[in-house]
Amino acid sequence: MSDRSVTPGSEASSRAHELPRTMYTQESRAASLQFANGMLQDPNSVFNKPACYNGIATQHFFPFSAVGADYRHPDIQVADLSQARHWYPFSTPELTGQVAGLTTAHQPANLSPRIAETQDQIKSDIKTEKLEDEFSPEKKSARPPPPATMAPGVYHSNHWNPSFWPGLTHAPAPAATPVSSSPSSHSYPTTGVFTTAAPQTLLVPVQQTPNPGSSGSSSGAGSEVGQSSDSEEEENLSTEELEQFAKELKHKRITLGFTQADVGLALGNLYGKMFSQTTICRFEALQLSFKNMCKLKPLLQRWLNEAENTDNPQDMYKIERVFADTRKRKRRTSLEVNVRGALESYFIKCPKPNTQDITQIAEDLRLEKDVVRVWFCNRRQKGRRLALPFEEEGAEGQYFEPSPQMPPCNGHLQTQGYPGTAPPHLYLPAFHKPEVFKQTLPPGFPVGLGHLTS
DNA sequence: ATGCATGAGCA
DNA sequence: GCTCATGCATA
Repeated sequence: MSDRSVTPGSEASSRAHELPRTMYTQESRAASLQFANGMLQDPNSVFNKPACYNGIATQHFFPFSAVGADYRHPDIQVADLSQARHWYPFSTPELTGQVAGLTTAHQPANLSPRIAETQDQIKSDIKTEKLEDEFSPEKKSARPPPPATMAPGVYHSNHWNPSFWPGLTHAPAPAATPVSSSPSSHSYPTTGVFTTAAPQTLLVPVQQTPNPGSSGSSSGAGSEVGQSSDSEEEENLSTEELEQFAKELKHKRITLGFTQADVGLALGNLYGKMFSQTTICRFEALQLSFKNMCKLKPLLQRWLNEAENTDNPQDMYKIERVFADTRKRKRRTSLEVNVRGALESYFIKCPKPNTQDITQIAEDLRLEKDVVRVWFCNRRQKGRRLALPFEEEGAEGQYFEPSPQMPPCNGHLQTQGYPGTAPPHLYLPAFHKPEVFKQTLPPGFPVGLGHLTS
């Protein structure tokens, strides 16, 4: 059971990112730091200030790079299941409380080192209560532009561009998308606390106050992200617009010296809903669903406006050190190279295995069923995401030809017979780029798919 | 930057 | 049980 998965540290690092190393390290490195108990991602990302970015490595989406590069040395496998099991559904209340209290004001040192380093401003980093209104629940509610959520219009699927994420024919979200549940889906009880109720001390240089809520400078651009009116882009976002905006965002962000994490945090400060470096990263890389892109764009647009117009960019990143909820999550499973290859193989045969299939696969690969299930879920999601909306890169075309159309799962994974259940419709949509298959089986892929292999 | 995980919402 | 949005953890 354990021999198949390895714990984090054991993975060999043999990734080949296309992105310029410099850039890559700068952001992600910092992004990996975490607080002792908070588990907050990239809290210190601020330390890294992109010195100079001339060439905004517009990272295009290369199907294989990522996936393929993901295979790591098979030999380095350290089964460490003992740890893998250690995780708790919930965090300790006390901790949460503490964390909550740990906001900017309390640890200024860690908050904006970057500025300090590069702009000698840290000293004058005045912490004011400025955004109070932004955070105090009461006020928040009263606030005109309920930022956290997107206006229904945001999701207008009508604007869905077929050319965008080709396979994503999904969710022609009804004009009036359930905003309620939409973006804020993640307000975990614990998390929410921080974003809204936490001490709102922000590093806000007095005068600046780009406070968006208060018709800040950019407000004009689009303050009411959430509210209906907010005319703005969401309405007619086209693939091109998004693509361009993403690039613009990245470019300017970097130019202004912000990390993706900064932006994510800033959004929290500005609009009440923060995002992780991951999300910002994916946005810039256009790796989110069209709908999601549309949803986030206005927020980022606003942030960008603020960031550009503000005198002191530092203001923009008054970091509200929001601590992620402290719930323990299952330790991340790190699958062996060959195991992954096997999963890919299965995926090709059947991207949507049923419970039995999953059980079977889990047995074969000696993995937990849940791990297998999640893997498939993520794999499918990835497939959708990587629909490669923005071709051009010219790199993909050659990789794969007509994706090996997948035969119905039934025939393949089934070991003792399918329950006659509706044959899972082929998953891989036409849009699915070779990416999926290219890296299917690593070179020395040993795994014996045995019976599952037709 | 991305793999694995979580959780809300839905069918 | 899936999709979707999102993020922690890690390469």
